[in-house]
Amino acid sequence: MSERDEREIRLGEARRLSQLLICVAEQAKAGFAAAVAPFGLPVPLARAFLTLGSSAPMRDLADRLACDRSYVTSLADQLEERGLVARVPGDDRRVKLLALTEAGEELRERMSTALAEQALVLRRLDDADRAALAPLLEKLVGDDEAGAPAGW
Amino acid sequence: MSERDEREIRLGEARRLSQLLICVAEQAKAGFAAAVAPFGLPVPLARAFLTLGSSAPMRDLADRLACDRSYVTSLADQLEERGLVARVPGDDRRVKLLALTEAGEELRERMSTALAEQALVLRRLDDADRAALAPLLEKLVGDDEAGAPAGW
DNA sequence: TATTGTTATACTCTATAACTATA
DNA sequence: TATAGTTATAGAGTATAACAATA
Repeated sequence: MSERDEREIRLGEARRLSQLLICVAEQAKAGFAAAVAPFGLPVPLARAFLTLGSSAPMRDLADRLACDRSYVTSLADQLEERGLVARVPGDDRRVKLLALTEAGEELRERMSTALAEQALVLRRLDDADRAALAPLLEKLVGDDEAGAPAGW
Repeated sequence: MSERDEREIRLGEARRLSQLLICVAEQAKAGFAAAVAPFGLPVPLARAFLTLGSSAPMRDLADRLACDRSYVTSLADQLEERGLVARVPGDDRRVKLLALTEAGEELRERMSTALAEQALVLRRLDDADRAALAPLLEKLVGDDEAGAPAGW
């Protein structure tokens, strides 16, 4: 088999694996949406809510979500309307922290559990599979940057 | 260790794995966007373009993309403007097929290769890793439905 | 009557630019 | 001068509803 053929085959397999990965990702996304829907939060709001630890400067949230500060303002407005977070003044008086309210903490606990329970990795894989998967995913994410351990 | 603790640990691990998976998915998405950008197609257009085999009824494309028929009309308009696909009448006279033009075929070939070459699974994993990953991803996608092997 | 594609319209998500208040 | 958050506005991506042609 020629070098060229080998390269072709390798590329073809990469394609197939990539597609599988995307497929899994889409199912995971759908799973997230489904798990979160009963709690009445639209997906982006839920993501922000869960990414926010129990308290963080708005700026930090923008970094973790990789979005603009102005969008965080809008997310914060919506979360505040729902009584899930409160803006509390920071040490530096330019800064505002977003802090979970009591209701927020409680909801986070419930959502977090619901999410884990329906996780694809739990429903489709056994212990051995999960043990094998973890290091592969770690290699895939690399040690680039972010890794944004998200709070949930 | 109590049953309850074991359950907690298991859920915690599921959470961690799920987050890793999402992380990988986001990087894969970013990789797709980056690989596709030089060809001048916005991401959703590229996705549609690649999902379309070399020819398919618009309705089928809507199914594969899991989107509304009206959106396919808009995607088809844009791809047609760029000379990448043509609407050809189907057998059933209600149906229109989207078929790649010659330019479309040529572009698809190049994009498809570019995509495979930059794939995360190729850049970060060795042969053994990829061999281990494939069956795990297959389990994860399950045999539900779609699986939509996407044409690229 | 049910289905295909189209049109017009509207909604969601998110960014950009300009602004205010601190630092 | 630079940074945090806000406001107003705009754009991309996508859906809904009503419609014409065909089955």
